[in-house]
Amino acid sequence: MESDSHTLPLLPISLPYPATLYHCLPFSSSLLQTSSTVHVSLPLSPLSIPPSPTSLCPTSPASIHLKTEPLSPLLHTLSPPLFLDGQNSHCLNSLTTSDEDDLTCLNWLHQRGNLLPLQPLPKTTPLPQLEPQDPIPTPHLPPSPSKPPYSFSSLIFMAIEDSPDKRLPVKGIYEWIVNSFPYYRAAPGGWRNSVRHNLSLSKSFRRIHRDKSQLVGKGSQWCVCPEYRHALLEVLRKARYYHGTNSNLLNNPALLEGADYEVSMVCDTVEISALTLDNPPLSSNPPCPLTPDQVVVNMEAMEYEEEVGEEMEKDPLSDSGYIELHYYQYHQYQFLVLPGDTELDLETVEILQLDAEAQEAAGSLLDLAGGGH
DNA sequence: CAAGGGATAAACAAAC
DNA sequence: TGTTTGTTTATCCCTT
Repeated sequence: MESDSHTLPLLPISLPYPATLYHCLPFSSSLLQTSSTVHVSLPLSPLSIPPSPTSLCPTSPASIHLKTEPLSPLLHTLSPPLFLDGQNSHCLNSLTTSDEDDLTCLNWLHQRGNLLPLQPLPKTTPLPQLEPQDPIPTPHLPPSPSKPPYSFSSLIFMAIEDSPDKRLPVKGIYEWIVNSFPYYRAAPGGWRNSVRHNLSLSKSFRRIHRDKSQLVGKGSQWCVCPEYRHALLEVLRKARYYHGTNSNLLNNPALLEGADYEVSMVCDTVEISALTLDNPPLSSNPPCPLTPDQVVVNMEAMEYEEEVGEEMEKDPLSDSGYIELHYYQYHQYQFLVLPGDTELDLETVEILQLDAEAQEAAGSLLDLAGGGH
């Protein structure tokens, strides 16, 4: 999960949103779908399918197709075929399943290192509607990143959920947090203790004993207990609501479908929160993809049944080809964060189901695409 | 005001 | 032996 120093492009646009996103959530789109995010799909032709997730990095000639609904009549006309680099053309409607799988692989998010902090654009493009006499905002990194508004449980949850196997060792959790929230890079080491404390104490997380033959390094891996995934999602959702998402943009019920996604393992009987009871998940729990020698360790010393071998169910949102765009506010300006560089073909952007303010913002985007590129 | 949750610190043991 | 990991306890603060 090392950074390859890709710089996330931030397009400075004047969004009328009052919302402030402290940090761009680094985990994959499957977790949340909230009002302050715009979901995009990256339909790529087979020719353009990157050989590795890294190729979905900002330099990829991927087309961006904002995928919300319903489509605004005004913007509906702005979906020309994509010819981005003069060589690879991309058809919006030629997705295959494998394409979607590739496109939903957001591992490049982990490799950009500097994606998450509220960092300035390496190159910023002022909005056309900015007053000429107005000084172009040159946002700069605050002296020190603010503490993320997420509890340690949420951080751990995000880290684990963002891992390919939905499990991480403690060290991996540390790394994810540090890479995702630079606040912890400079923070005193006590937070690591808190992470371990949370892992041990919280019923939401479970330790997986590794196969003896696979023991490399210290410690075990940790996963999210499916019974508590809904509750964790809910907490995360609330955190995002209270800390910067207040629009009614994408209140997509698909999120709940995503919340039904259970990962990694079958847990034994545990206390089920009210939130979980609202979404009883266990009857169709996919088995844990543990190896036969791996043992699920119950923190309460209960014995767990090993469920091995079947393919892990995929997150329906992951399969949808959605990824998230985020915006945040810095001073009086807000910035849209795109998973591509500023050379992204914004002409292909379709903004759907946005409220009036969002459509205004979308118009700014399109103006920007038309005027600045 | 009390209860609960979360953050933090610390001590300790076990594993590496 | 030092570091990392995992567990437990305690305390404080904030929110409800």
